[in-house]
Amino acid sequence: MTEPFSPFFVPQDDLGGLTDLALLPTGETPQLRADAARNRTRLLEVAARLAAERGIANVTMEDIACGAGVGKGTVFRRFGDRTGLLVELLSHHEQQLQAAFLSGPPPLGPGAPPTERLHAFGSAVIRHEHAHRDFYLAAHMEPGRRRTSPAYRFRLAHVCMLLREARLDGDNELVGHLLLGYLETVLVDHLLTDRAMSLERVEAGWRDLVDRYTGRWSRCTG
Amino acid sequence: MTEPFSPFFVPQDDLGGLTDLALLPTGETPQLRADAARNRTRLLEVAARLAAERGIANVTMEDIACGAGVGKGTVFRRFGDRTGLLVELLSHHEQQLQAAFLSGPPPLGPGAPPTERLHAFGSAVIRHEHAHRDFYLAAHMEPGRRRTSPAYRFRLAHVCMLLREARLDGDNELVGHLLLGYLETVLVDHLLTDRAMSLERVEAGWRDLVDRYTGRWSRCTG
DNA sequence: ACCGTAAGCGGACCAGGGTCCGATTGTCTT
DNA sequence: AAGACAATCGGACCCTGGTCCGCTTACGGT
Repeated sequence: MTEPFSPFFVPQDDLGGLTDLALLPTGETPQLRADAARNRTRLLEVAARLAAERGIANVTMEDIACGAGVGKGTVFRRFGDRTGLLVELLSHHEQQLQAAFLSGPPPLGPGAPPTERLHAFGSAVIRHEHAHRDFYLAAHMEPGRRRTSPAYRFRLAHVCMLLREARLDGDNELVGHLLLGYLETVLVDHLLTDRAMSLERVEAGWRDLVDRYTGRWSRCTG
Repeated sequence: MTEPFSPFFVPQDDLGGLTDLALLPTGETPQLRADAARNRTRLLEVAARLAAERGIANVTMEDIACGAGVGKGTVFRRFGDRTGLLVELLSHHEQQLQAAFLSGPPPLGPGAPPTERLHAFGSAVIRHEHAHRDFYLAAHMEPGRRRTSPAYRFRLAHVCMLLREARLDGDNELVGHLLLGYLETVLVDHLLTDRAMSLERVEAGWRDLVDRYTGRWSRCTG
């Protein structure tokens, strides 16, 4: 983690049709003062270290402030609240995912047919979130904000784009939300952990879902 | 609300295949002492009243304890935590829903073909949760517990039963979770409120989803 | 009626997230 | 270099959910 803490990549165009989705915060990082920038970095470094040591659930905001040698007010000024801090901690990983979708090799990146890309998207998200599941679970505490976060919007725009490529008609925004709902960290974790399902089974469910929405199926009886 | 606070109805059999689902708390209500029962009722009444007056989000646990003339410890002893109290507050409404599915008139209740019942199920849940959405949103604060609550399990078992009636094969438990994911209060509320979709549109999405999973479609190309 | 016991009670106490505001410090202008 | 100004800092403070434990009380048995 040499330079892990840059802001999210967010799509600048609306990726087609979903115009409202484009009100994403543009560049962010509106010129922090030197000391503020230094503190920001220190705080994230300390947070990452403490999380690695004892698990993010056992790290309080005060721990982080204290470890970085600043006051608690500074932490909340910078990140808004705990969720905001966690989201920024995850941004590094999110960017890796986003890069893979945008410009990585097929079938995840461009070049493969859209259905293949959707299949790969699901597997990638499931595995990615499972690998960092304590972070994602901690960051999802407030369910209301999930769907307005840049990361969610990015995924939605991406899925909707692939859906548009793969099928002729249909309510793509609705279907996009539905698909992302299947990939929700809490759901996948529940299936894998509490219900003891295998990763393969959950991934098979995803492929089946994608197939049912991407024109490989047709109506046969009324 | 004369006698609103009885425990959830929970299915006693596993409704087929989902054996683990049957570890539902059986009868509950294990003989409270007279004073405890009285306090329990008073607490729920006070909570309901205060929630009606100022919205559940503006009612603290101490308000409730105080309004019922008991100590805070009593509240937590009885309900475990805030979520537990909210769940019991919702149990009255949940029971109405459950009764409608189990024994109400078709197409929601028995008698209609399973696909019709699934269609009706979605509309009923969407409208029901939307009508009480502040409660459901408040109760869903802790996303990890959602899927282990009796109410969720009941809905899952019901949906799985209808799926088994409607289709020959497939991973019904997975599909059940997927379907319920679409009905999630936070998602529906986001679509209706933040994304300004119409109820009809969200319901149409549900019917489409159900149709794609209940054998009215078949694979046409590999 | 009496008693032993387990259940219930209550309010002091704690922790951790989030707010506030006077003091401080970087930065820009002249 | 000095001054003005806004951004930042920090830690005391508040709120609320949740815990603890010594005291009280209902209730079944005799």
